[in-house]
Amino acid sequence: MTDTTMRPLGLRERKKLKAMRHIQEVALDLFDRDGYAHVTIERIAAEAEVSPSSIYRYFGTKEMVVLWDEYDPIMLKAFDDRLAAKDPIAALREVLTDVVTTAMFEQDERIMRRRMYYAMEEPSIRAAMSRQGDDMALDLRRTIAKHTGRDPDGLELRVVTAALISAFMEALAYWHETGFRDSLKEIVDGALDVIERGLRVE
Amino acid sequence: MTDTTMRPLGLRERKKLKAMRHIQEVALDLFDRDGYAHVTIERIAAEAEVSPSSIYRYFGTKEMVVLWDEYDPIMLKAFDDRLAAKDPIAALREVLTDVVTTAMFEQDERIMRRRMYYAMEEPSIRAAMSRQGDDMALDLRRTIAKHTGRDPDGLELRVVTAALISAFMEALAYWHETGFRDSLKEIVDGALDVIERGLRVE
DNA sequence: CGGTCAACTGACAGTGGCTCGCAGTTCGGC
DNA sequence: GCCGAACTGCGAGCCACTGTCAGTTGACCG
Repeated sequence: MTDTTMRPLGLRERKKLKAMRHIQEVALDLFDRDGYAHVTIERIAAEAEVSPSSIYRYFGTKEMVVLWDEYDPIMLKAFDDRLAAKDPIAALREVLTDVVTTAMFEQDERIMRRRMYYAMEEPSIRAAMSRQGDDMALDLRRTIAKHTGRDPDGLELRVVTAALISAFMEALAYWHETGFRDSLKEIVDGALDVIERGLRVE
Repeated sequence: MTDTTMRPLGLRERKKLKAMRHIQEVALDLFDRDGYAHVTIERIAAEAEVSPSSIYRYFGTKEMVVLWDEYDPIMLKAFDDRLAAKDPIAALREVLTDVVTTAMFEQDERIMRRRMYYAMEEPSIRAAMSRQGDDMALDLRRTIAKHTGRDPDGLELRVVTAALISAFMEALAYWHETGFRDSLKEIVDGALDVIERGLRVE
């Protein structure tokens, strides 16, 4: 489990965060210019004036340079907070709509959309995102289990959690595919409706 | 789209299939002995008495050496056939339970389980499987759209399809995690029940 | 405020997955 | 049998990623 405490953030951590944001933006510029596959980590490092080693230490993999953001732990905490008062689905709906659509965009929506492009179009990045989704699903299951006393590894909770997350992913994909026409909040709400009410395809 | 015709299979294709099965089995042996990460393609090639180039030509990536099998096109065709008479969910349930649990095991269940182990425990392989799932979801959506006249890229069909596939994946994960104790058919049936009836976690 | 230690950074060498082009071989149809 | 197409092995090369080590910098404590 990663550290989720909210202490004021020392100079070291602030520098690191600033560097990561800078590297990500530089990388996106290069990707837009030359295509994801044609840009090497070495080149990103040179352009961002850090060493390649640092990029790997910060992000771990090339895909995570695109996928990384600061919201996952925030979302999980927001979910945990709401679970005390609400049932899991209502809580997750709130987090996914309200929290995500506000927190995610308060910084820079344009960067968000550019990242989304690669997350959808570049197969290796999409795969990495699925993996992130798996991790998130595990955290979610554990959190729900903690609050309701259910078995975190039981079949039912597994299926429910996976369905909710994949619905969210499909909402993102749909949002991107339709050129960000509708508001993400409405799409996510619609997607959650579909699975919540059960499947009817007649 | 790949070729799904069922013509008798020439000598060339039979040789290739036999080689692929052989390489996969040799690779699984080496993985079991030394661990997935510690076995190089070069070593698999030497052990299986083919060139590394051939392995890449056959499987494309190292992960696909584990994931590859001959059933995906069969499943899709079985699904397409059933869709004429049944509604999509019933058809998919039949394919996933009957067809999969019989066709998948008629060849060699032990190999199936060994592959499952790596598909679940090795993160890179799990990621590749998610990607396969995405492809399958696209095919499924197109097939359903063809039979029902729905929009293959609409939000609702996207969510339904993704939920069904992720339920199947979770069933596989659960099956593996519980040591293959229960029959896969029953688990898959149970997982499909959960999403079909809609989500209730109270 | 100065010293100490832990954490971070950059440089470097190495591994191996994967690609590409080429020359030789083998199967399939006429 | 014979021709063209598909397949195979070989070799060179790219680059994502890892581990190590020496040097530096922020954090903490007296």
